[in-house]
Amino acid sequence: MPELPEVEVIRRGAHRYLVGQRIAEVEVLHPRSIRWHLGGEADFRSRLVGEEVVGSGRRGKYLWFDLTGHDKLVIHLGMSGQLAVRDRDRTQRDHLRVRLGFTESDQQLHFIDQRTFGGMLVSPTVVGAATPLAVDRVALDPLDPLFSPERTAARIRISRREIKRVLLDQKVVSGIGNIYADEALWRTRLHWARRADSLPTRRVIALLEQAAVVLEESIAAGGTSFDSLYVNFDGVPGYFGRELNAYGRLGQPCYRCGSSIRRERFDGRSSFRCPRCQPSRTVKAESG
DNA sequence: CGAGTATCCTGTCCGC
DNA sequence: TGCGGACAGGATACTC
Repeated sequence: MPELPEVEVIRRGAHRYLVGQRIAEVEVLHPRSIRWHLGGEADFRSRLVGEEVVGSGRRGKYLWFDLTGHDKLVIHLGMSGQLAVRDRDRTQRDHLRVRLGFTESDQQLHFIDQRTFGGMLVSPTVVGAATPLAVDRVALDPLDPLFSPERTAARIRISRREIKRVLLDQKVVSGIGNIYADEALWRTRLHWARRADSLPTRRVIALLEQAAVVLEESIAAGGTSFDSLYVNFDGVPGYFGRELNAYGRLGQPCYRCGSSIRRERFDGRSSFRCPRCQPSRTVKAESG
């Protein structure tokens, strides 16, 4: 579910609450939610208890909280993960999977995850490195200060795969999921099935630049919420859904040309595009 | 390396 | 009202 903007909105909210808190207790209510923590539940707990949260970070769809030592608490929200601060004596358990209590607070951090595709782990960090080891194989995302559209475009253009598949490959560029892939493709008038190696460099760079723009605009709007599975840290939905041009707009007019937006099956999921603006082959010589 | 497929889960919605 | 199937923001692990 959550892509980069939703993860970033949640990180910012959680950062405000968590920094300065010292972890006093950790309860894992569903073992699957820490399956990526190879040391198991006891190790997960012991690495967290006593640690103070001193900062936070994010790469792509992974977020983490910096701890006093060399470890970081890494979280991936999967399709349905949420973070929230709730009273420790709350009785309603809905899909509560993990909760953290703090030394000087009656509130707890709750990791809620209906489908349990997400998870948490404690990951060591190499001294001097900005990111925990657990995410070191994740590519830079388009909003990272070190991200280079030129370098990533060069990497993309050696692939024979469809452009959307490459855009969704977190080892090539991270943070982009199904929604924002469709949005970036719409903005650059590209068909999702275009082979990456058939695209001129400038079009791939434009695609990455538009991806960065749409991600930033979505963050500013609080992310995209289709249902209650995505809300920000304070339980408030994002309203970027109103600004989507392609995703979810089956049968509705393209805002650029009026054609009816299509939905197509690709890689087991839905892709939305404008049949006129995003044809399978370039119709005529493009201007510019 | 990459294409294709299956899998992990729970819930909602739609058609019959 | 019930039931089966499709579908949902993601990632990984297989086979070939």
